[in-house]
Amino acid sequence: MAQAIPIRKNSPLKASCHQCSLSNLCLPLAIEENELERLEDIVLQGRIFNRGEHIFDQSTPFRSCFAVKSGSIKTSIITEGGEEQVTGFFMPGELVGLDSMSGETYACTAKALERTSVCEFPIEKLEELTGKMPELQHHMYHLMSQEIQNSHQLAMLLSKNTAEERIAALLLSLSSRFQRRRLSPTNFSLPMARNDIANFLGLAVETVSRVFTRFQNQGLIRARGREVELLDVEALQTVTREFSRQGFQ
Amino acid sequence: MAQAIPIRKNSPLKASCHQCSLSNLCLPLAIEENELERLEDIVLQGRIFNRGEHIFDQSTPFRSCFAVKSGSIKTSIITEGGEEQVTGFFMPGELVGLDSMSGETYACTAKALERTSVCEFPIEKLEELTGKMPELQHHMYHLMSQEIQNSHQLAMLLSKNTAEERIAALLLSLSSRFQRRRLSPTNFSLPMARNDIANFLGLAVETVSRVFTRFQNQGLIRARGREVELLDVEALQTVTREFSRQGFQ
DNA sequence: GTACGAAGTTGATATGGATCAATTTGGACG
DNA sequence: CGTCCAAATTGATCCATATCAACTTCGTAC
Repeated sequence: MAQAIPIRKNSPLKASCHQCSLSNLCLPLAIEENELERLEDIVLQGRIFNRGEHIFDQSTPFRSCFAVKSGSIKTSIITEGGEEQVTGFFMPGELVGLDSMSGETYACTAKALERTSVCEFPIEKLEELTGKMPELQHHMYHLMSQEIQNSHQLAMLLSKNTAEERIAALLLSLSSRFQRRRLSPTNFSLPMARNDIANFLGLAVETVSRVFTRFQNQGLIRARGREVELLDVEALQTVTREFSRQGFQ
Repeated sequence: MAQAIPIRKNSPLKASCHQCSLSNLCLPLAIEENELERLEDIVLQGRIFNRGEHIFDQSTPFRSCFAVKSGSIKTSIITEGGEEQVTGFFMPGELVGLDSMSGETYACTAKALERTSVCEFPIEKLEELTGKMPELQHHMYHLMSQEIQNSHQLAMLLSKNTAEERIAALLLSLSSRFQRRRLSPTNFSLPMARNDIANFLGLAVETVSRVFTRFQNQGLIRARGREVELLDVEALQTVTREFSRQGFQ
């Protein structure tokens, strides 16, 4: 079966960050063009995960950080009681696993929300490389610090804001992240289920659903299933008024 | 006035991490004895802040991270609306400012909760040093990663746990941090006001107050003002049952 | 010691969102 | 193309905690 699909036989497995469209978002961002190959030397590029597959599992040995190349990832912690807490959503260009660099094992589980391609950075090699490349080290600090801030913003959202404010903030966060990738900031498809949104934002699914319809009735958004259109970004920003305007990721 | 207090005139201002009792908690933890002086070369030791004084202010130029030597620090974010969100409490041996390494300015304000002494690590020198010392770099990654995890734990606490569970978790967190310093884990003085606890945990002050008295009536703690005695640690741990047992900091 | 403002406690009431329950929609698969 | 199960929506009720209000305690200054 199958017509002959051109397979790049003997194609070098060596990564090509040079050609990656995300090089201005990902780790290469910090590196001079001529040093890029040092990063390419350590990265394992292009592993594919289908929807629902785990990139790594909480409590298994920590080996690598992963950059999302395409698709999207959800990270979550499972408590002893078996409860899940979604800790983040990761889009192309973003680095997953930074919260695991303090132990021998992964601190959370990372799951592909759709068919997802990732680049793997073995942590030992990455650390070795950042030791030699001050800019790359600086960028790692930057990313980790950013993640701390994001998490603080989330904590703030959870402790001080209403359901509407939380959801508006999430929509705006996604919007700006799509925009960074030069995709439409007002017309996109949510990679995650309502359930994940609810869990992430500390709400019940029913509440998320109700807020979506309320926003829709107010003409702020148009939503059918996972397809979302932001009709009034200004108004959404106003909803988050009491809250730090810049969103949380 | 004053009998002659022996002042170490001409005492070198150079720090002595060697002699610091916190060297097993602080950055020196990662370093071989014989390399310690490289850290001592860059640290500015022993700056004192009185209760209420700011170690640094949100939005001012980011220059340094600070290790708490004695006393304690509260970090908080001020939103545009002027609302405060407490993002953390820092005790001796802990490093403040890691959330600011992604920008030109401090991401939060750090305030001394009591008379507090800190060691200052100018960020440029620190980055330069971690570039040369793999163990120190690894330790920085470790600390930052830890802070991400802490923040995730806090987010979880805020989104999934009751007032009682949150407060029990905070008390146990403080307890274990006192224990690390070889102080009593059951008998200590809270460095922060009820207000700060409430803000940090996303509760109203009144709720914090009520839970304290409830815990007291149940014989779990004895509290008078800021003096706290944990009478039944087991029971407190049970209160946090549904929640990650290890606390959040 | 006394005065005064800040911090903490206690009580009464209101409410946003959880929970429970029922229904509808949607997507995967035979 | 219908079947089946998961996801999403909608409605009704309940509850933990916020809010409002009054009072007490504490710490500091005079």
